[in-house]
Amino acid sequence: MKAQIIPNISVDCVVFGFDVTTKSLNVLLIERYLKSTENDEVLVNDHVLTGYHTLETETIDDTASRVLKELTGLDNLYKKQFKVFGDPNRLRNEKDLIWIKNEKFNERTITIAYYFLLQSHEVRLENNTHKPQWFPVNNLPELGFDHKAIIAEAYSDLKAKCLIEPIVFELLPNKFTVKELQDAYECILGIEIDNRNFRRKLLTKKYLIELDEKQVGVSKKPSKLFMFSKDIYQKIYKESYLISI
Amino acid sequence: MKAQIIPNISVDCVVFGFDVTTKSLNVLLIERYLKSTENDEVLVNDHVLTGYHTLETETIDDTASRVLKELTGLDNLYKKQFKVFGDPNRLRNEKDLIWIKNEKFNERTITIAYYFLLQSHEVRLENNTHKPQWFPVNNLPELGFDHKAIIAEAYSDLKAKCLIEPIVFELLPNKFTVKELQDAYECILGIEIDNRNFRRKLLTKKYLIELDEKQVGVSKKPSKLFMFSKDIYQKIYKESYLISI
DNA sequence: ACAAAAGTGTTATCAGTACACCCATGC
DNA sequence: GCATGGGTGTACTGATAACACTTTTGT
Repeated sequence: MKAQIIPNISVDCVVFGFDVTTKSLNVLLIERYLKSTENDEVLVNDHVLTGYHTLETETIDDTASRVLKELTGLDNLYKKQFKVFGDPNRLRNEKDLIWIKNEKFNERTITIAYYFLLQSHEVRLENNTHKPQWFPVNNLPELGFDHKAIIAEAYSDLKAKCLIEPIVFELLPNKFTVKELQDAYECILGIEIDNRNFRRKLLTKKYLIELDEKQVGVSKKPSKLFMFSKDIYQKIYKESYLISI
Repeated sequence: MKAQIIPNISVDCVVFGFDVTTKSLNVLLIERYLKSTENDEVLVNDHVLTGYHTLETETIDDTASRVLKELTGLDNLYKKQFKVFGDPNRLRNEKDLIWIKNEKFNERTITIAYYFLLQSHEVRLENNTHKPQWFPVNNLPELGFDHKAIIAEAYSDLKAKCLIEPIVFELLPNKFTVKELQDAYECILGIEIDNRNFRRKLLTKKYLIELDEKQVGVSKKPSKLFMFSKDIYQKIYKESYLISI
C-alpha cells in the first residue's frame, strides 16, 4: 500500500547553486507549461520551484529531502527550513487557478519552504524529466504561485546565515581557493570585499586547512587549495553573546 | 456561516513574559487535564502551550494573533514564526493519544510555532477561562505533545535574535532603566554582563532616549528612565556584512 | 617578456574587555 | 548616618578598514 499524500500541506524547495566559474548564485527552477486541449492556446508558461505534498508517513524534513532527490538525484545536501507560506490567497492568481484545476490539488495549501545549497554543476540538467534550469537569483523569470516571495525570503535568510554559520562551504567544491571563497561571499552578499583584509581574516582560521596542492589546468599562476574542516570548526566554536543592535 | 477549521494544521504559541521585578523569563502555559468518565481516574494532568487550528479563511499569522488574543486579550505584540513541527509521531505518546481521542482532532497535525514577547504582568491570570500560568523558562513542568521541544527551539531562536534585533524592548515597559535592560539581556542569555561596559555601549545609542523622569516608589536612589525609539532605530539601522564564523 | 592573477604589510581607528570606587537617595 | 543600588573612567588588547605593490606562473 502506497503512502497517502496530505492534500493541503506541501514543501517547496529553493535550490541555490553557486557557479564558481561565472561567479553566479543561481536558483533551480522548473517549467510550468499548459496548453489548452481545445485550441492549442498556451494557458500557462512560466517557472516554479520544485515541490510536492507531504506524505502521511514522513516528516516534513523527509519530504524536502525526497523532493530534492527526485529532482537532482542528490542526497545529504545542506537543507534549511526557513518559513511557512499559508496565505489563503497565495495560489489564486489567474494562471495558478488554471494550473490547480488541471492538477486537482487543494486551493488552500500551505507550503513549508526549504532552501538547499550546492554547486550548480552537481545537478545533471540533460535528460532530466523535470527540465530544470538555473537562473541567477538576481535575474529570475516570471514565477508562478507565490514563488517569487519564497525565493526572496530564502535569499534573505541565506544572506544572514552565511555571516554566522559556515555554510558558504556548501556552495564550493571540497577543495577551493581563497579567492573562490571570497567570490562566494561577494556574490551572496552583493558586496565587494578587500582581498587583503579577507585573506588575513580567513587564513587565521584553524578550520581552513591549507593543502599541499595547487590548482591544475588554469591558464595563469595556480593558487593554493584549501579545505574546510567541520570537525575543527565545531571544536573551536564558541558561542558569542555580542549585542549588535 | 462560520469559517471551517483546517483539521490537520495548527498554530502553537510560545508566550514569553519577562518579569522585571523577579528578573525571570517565563513561559505561559495552560493546563491539560482529563478525568476518566468511568472511575474518576486522572488520565491526563500536565501543561501545554496555547494553540489552535487554522481557519480556512485566515493566514497563519492571523491564526497566531487570534489564538493569543483569545488567551490574553492582547493585540499587536511582537510575534515571530520560527519553525514547523510535523513529525508524524509528534502527538503519539500515551497521554497525547488519550487527549486526542477525547478532543477528536487529527493525529497527523502539523503545527506552525510562533513565539510572542511581552511583560508577564500584561496578562490577567485571574478569571481567565484557560487558567494560564507562568513558568520560568528554565524550570518548566511536565509538558504534553512535543511542546518541550517547541519551547526549546523558541528560546534558542530568541537568544539568537535578541543579539541582532531590538526585541528586548518588547519585554520591558515603555519606560525602563538601564539596569532593567541589562537584567533582561542577562536573563535571556543566561550570562552576566559588566554593568560599566553595558552602560557605555547602550547609552551611546541614539535610539535610547533619556527621559526627564526618574523612577518613583523605589526604596533607594531612583534611576533615570529611558525609552526605545523604533523610528530612530530604523533610520540609523545599517546592514552589517561582518563575517563572524 | 608579458599578461594575469596570486599573494603580501602597515597604519589608524574603533570596539570590546577587565577592573573598583564614589555618589545620591530614601529610610 | 548608613545601607542600597545608581552611576562612573581608564588602560589594554584585538579586530576592522583603508590602502598599492611585488611575485609567481603559464603562455
